[in-house]
Amino acid sequence: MTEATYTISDLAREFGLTTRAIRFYEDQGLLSPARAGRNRVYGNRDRVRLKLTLRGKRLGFSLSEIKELLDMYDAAGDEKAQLERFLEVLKVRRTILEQQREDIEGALAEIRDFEKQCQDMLEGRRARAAKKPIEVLRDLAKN
Amino acid sequence: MTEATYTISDLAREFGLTTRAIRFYEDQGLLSPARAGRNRVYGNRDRVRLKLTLRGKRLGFSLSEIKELLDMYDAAGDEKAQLERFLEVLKVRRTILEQQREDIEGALAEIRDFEKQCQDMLEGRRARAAKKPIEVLRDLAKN
DNA sequence: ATTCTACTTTACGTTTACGTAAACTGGCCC
DNA sequence: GGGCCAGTTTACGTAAACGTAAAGTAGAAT
Repeated sequence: MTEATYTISDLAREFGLTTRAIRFYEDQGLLSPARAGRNRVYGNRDRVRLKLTLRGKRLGFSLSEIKELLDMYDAAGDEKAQLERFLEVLKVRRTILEQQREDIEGALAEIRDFEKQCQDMLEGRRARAAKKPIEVLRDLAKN
Repeated sequence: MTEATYTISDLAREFGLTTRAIRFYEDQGLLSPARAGRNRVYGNRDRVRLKLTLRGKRLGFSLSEIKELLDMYDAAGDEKAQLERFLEVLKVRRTILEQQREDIEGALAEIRDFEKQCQDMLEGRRARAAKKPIEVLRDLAKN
């Protein structure tokens, strides 16, 4: 079976990218397609690497981190060491993501507080003497 | 009681910022301290605005969004309308944060999968014929 | 032969929130 | 009158991930 090949536009369509993005990934060393004259010809290996690149992005890796990971496979070293290194990296990333989740939870809690304060002010507005904006500001900052 | 005043360094220390950051906020229209000659003199109003600015940042607002919100208070309009507008903005932000949280949850799920796959491969490694890196790559991309 | 489409390269632009350097000023201490 | 600290302005630099011209080429279709 002869290897499937793809043009840059094929991959762009398939993955919902612009060709510019794909060339950019090449500049960053993530892809290295063959050439037919001046034109890029992508094989299955390239497609897999692109797929993994996008997966890495979803996981919050930077392109340079993704490059490192991809390069780990090209350097034909001890496979076990590779997997262990890989697990390490994943763990670090997971920790970062968990931290981000906590940050967001905190922000959400704060925003809910804020919303509640605003609603309280809206409802109690007529009951109390009207406050000037600057005083509202102070209220909101008082926490 | 005469208003408390602060130097730029006072505020930098109090809020853990650099003076550069505080001047930058001024450039962006978030602060407008008085002057004593060339030097900036911050009053309580400035301090409150700075505090709100940092709070806004924690909530994920950009500086220009924060400026808009702060300016809402300066434009002495209908206070009720202001609060309602404010609630709107908060809701939008909350939606964004909830989306981000979901994205992160998704990434975490994916990463846990990934970790599991790697561990399976590590454990079953000796049991099966050794695979070449490129084949491992294919495995990982197969999802 | 001309037009069209897809592709190419080079290189500057964008966004956000500051960092950093340079060069200067003003006041206080001794 | 020298040093030092805190402050000032101007302005270029940084990071990430592309976007966006500009200008050209190869190959196919008409």
